Amino acid sequence: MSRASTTSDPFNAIAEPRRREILEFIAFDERSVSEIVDALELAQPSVSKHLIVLREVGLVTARRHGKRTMYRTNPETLRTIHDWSGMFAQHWKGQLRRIKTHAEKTKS
Amino acid sequence: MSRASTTSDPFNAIAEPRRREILEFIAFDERSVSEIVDALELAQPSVSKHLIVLREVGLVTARRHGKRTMYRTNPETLRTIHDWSGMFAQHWKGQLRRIKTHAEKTKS
DNA sequence: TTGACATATTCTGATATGAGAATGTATAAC
DNA sequence: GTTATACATTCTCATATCAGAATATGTCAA
Repeated sequence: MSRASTTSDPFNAIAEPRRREILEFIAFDERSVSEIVDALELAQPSVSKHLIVLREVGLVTARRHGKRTMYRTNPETLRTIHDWSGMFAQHWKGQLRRIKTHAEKTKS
Repeated sequence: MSRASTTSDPFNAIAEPRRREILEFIAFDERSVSEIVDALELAQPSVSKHLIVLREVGLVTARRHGKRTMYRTNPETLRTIHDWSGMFAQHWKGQLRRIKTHAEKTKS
């Protein structure tokens, strides 16, 4: 079997650099597709496709506003990623202690 | 152009579910390849290949110990991911405030 | 209703990637 | 040295995925 499909997994969705750029660009403000196109210098169909992926995994939400579609980040799903990577935080704090413990073990 | 290569980008490396499982398994203890094979019920060559990817992007470090190679997570690179996803934290806190602001705008 | 603008969808071709099978290499034990 | 163990590497094949081009859909304005 190959990698889980991009459209079902937020971790896979953020693997694409342009999608991370999009998320960064809309992080603090709702933006339209064309604003994103201008900002990232990427073709409109590409941006649309990336946005659809991001929406399908729940990383962004969309809202129609006249002719435009406004996109914004979805905190809930982004938090999933943050929490997962935070699982290793305990490791970071324990770093010094573990090195010390190891040094003691190898001494004996 | 297609997606940035897995071996050069930690975000891409963790897109693969089995690699996340590996990271989770070795999160708190150094583990050998065969321990990982047993735990994940994945073929040894597959595990080796995933570990090499993880090592090349800096998500794990390896150490030879007799016949075995011991792997452990690398806090520094994991922190990169944690920090990036944390960029949206401000968004989370601002959530309520923004909804309120929006409500006020639409009223007028 | 016609036209212009904004966005979405579909098709294609090039590339990346994962699993599985087979094989190679290094280290320890005898 | 020979053998067994632990791990790495290479090859192949099936699939996923990206960008780009062309086209479709939807919405407002005249």
